[in-house]
This record gives sequence, C-alpha cells and structure tokens, in this order.
Amino acid sequence: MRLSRYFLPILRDNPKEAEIASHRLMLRAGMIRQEAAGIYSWLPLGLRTLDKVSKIVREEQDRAGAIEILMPTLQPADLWRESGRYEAYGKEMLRIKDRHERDILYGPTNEEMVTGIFRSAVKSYRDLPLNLYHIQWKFRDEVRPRFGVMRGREFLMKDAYSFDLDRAGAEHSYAKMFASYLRTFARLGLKAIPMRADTGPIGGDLSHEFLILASTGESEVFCHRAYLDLPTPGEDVAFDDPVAMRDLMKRWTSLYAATSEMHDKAAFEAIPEADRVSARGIEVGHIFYFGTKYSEPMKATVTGPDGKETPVHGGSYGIGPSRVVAAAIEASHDEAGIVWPKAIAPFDVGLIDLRPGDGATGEACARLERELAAAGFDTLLDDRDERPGAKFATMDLIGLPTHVIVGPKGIAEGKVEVKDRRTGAKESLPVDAVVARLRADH
RNA sequence: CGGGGCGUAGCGCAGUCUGGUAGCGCGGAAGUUUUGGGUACUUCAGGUCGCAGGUUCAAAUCCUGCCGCCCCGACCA
Repeated sequence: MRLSRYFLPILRDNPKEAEIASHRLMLRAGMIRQEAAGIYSWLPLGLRTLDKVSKIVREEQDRAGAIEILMPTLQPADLWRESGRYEAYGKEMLRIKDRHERDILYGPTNEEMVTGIFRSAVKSYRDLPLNLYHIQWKFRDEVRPRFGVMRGREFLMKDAYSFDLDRAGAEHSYAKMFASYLRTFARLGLKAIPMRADTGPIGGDLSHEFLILASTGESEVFCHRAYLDLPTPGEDVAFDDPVAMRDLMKRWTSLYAATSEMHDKAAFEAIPEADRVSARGIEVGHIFYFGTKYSEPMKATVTGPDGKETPVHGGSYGIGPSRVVAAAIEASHDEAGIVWPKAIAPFDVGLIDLRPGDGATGEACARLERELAAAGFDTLLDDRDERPGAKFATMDLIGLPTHVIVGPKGIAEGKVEVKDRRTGAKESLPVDAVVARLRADH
C-alpha cells in the first residue's frame, strides 16, 4: 500500500477529549473517528488491526471445535421475554420499535437467540456437544462510555455458546474455551491471566475473566508471579481429552489470581513476597458456565440416552476484539506512539522512501515492496513528498514493527536501514538481504 | 445517575469577566527554499462562534431553555 494513495488521517496534536494512551493514539494514528459517545467509525488502519485480531480469534475458536455462525444485531423482544431478561436487563439494553410498533432490541449479547437456534434444530444428546460462535457488533447503552473503544457503547464481540448434556460435559466445553483463550491471547502478543470472576447478570457459578497487565488498566489485579511464565498450550493441545483439559485448567487456576472485587488479602499475603504481583489489568475475555439458566425457561431440551427429555447445560464465552485493539496499545506504546505486537500490526513493514521522485530510492522501494509482498509481508510505503522527520514521526506513531528506510545516501552503496520499532535498533543492510532479515524476525 | 468541566476554521487554542467589523499556531492549496528525526518564508482558501429564544442601536461576549462531548464517582465485555 502506498501512503500517498491511502486514507490515513494523522493528527499532529492530541485531541483534548482523549486522556488515556490507547484512545489518544488511536485517534492520532487515524484508526478511528468518534461518531457519538461510545460509538466509533473504524478507519482503514484501525480496521486492518481489528480484522487481524478477529482472524486470530476465529482461528483459535475453530481449532477448539467451535463453529462459526452470524446472528443479527437486532433481535425480537419476545425471545428475551422467554428468558425473563427483557425486563431484567435494564437501561443498558437499547430498545427500539419497528414500523409495526413491534418491540425489538439491539443485542447486548446473544444467549437467547442462540438458544432459539439450538432448540429448533437439536433434539438428541447424540448431537452434543455443540459450540456455536459469532463475531458481531454489540450495543450496551453504558451510562458513561469512556476511553475510546475500550469502553464504548458499540463494540465488536466474539461470543461463543456451548451446549452439553450435563454438567460434566459442560465443564469440558468450558475448559476447551479456557485453553483456547490462553492460546488466543498468546498469539495476539498479549500476556493474559485468567482470574476467577463474579458471574454478574449472566448468572452461573463457574466463571473466569482474562486480564492483560497494563499500567493504565481499569482494574487492580493480584496474582502469583508464576503466571507470567506458565507455558501456553501448544497447537496440538488435546481439546477432546476431558482429563487433559481438566489438568490444564487446574494448572492455570490453582495459583492465586484475583481482581480487586474477588481479592482475598490474607490468601495473597500467604504468597512469598517476591512472588506477589500486584498490578493493573484490562479485561479482554470472560467465560461463564450457567447450567440450565436459559435452556429451562426457553425449553431447549434434548432426549438423553435414557430416553428422557433434559434441558441442556450451557456456557458462554466472550472476547472483545475492539477492546483488544485498545488494550494492546495500552500494554505496548511509548512516547512516540504505538508499538504493535507483530501478530496484529496493521502492516508488517513500514517502508520509507526518503526522497520520492528520485529514481534510485523509488526503484529500490518498488522492488522491496514486490519482494516483501511475495514473502507474505504487508507493506505500507511512505512515498509522500514530506520531510524525512515527518515520515519518521508518522511511522513511529502508527507503530509498524519493522521500518525499512531507503535514502539516497544508503542506496548509493546499495544499502538500506532496517529499524526495529520496539527497540529502536537500526541496522544497515544490502537491499538483497532485507527479506531474509524480516523472515528471521517474524 | 451524583459531582465537575468544555463546545469559536480540519486539529489545538485565545477572545467572553468589561457587548462595538472573529484572531493565533498547526494542518490544507499555490510558490520559493530545504532534503536522514515534525525546515523556513510569501500568498491564498477556510467560521451558521453547539442550537433556539430573549435583552440591546449592537451579542462569540449578558439572560433563559435545550443539545452535544469529556473527566471523577457508582455500574459494566
């Protein structure tokens, strides 16, 4: 992509409404534009990042055996009357009437709808377990939206819903999602720690939040230092083995980890002082087991092996990709701008032509662009007629992991400079060697 | 929902107290200059001063009402 032909509305000044780093940097880097309180348009750079996050989330859901569907944003109120939540949900739920004066709502979550889908099609225990998920926009009419897309009213959420015959099956499904989340956040380049959580209005008695540590996080977290080094389950993790899953969850939940709401000071202080981590965190995922809370009132039943009809046991599992984008920035930025984890950077490489119009640098850039594309790297080429300083500042702001700087001085000797955004380390390399260097890094 | 604050050019702000032809910086356009960390200069374009009503010879400025946005708290993926 050539920056001169792209749509990247960079802001030089800090927008006054943005206080926290991710909000400020997302606005400055031209990733988002606010439309109303808690409602944002995603501009090209932001959308690319959001899509990269969603892609990884999707791959890991699929790997764990969940099956993707897509439910609408608007839902009929009657479905929610069945579960009793139409009345229970409160003002956070955006209620609308259509032209026929029928009550509809903009979905804040999808337990009711997915239960409706399930019950219409699944009648036998032989079709279980089943886990359906989608990645769709949600709306929760928060009293006070804030911090940009971190706590918006409209947000993108991956929500998965599991259906099992009994509690044991549901616990296995829960553990699969637990393992899947560990893999997902690790792949996103984030250190996420599972913490036992309150189940809130969704209900149920088994629930974990996944928090990533960031100094600007909204909640206080306390955990054992060992969590920081626990190995992430590999690609070959045995999702279908209930025993392996139970052991994995045990490993990840036996040490102390809690947010301030669930914090037990005495238990925390029982940990040797050197192993105590007290930090701030951002919730990026939340999983629940809620048993028959929806299946009973909504009559989502299957015939069991004993020939009896029985309500299915459910769980729901959420990750907010739009929040993950902001959280990643909170966890990784510096004075100059964003420092993207490689996996979710909007482009892999920022190629800077220091003197566009000059034949030699332009030619070298065109060649690098081609070769990088062939090697599978997304490249953003800054070919604007700007001062070098402005280009460096822009590239640092948008935080692409690797910068390749092509200037007339270097190119006269056939060399370009490769800069690592995170460390700032620069290395002068022959043009030929760039792709190999990038391959080694990514 | 309680408390606080802010709405003036695309962005950041001054002007409001004390009413009198709407300004500055950045950004944009044209040009000159410069060319490895946001260059300098010249010229130009760009504003229903959030909206509505009121007071006045005269309102960005004073009064009333409304709307929008942000921050702190309570609440939440």
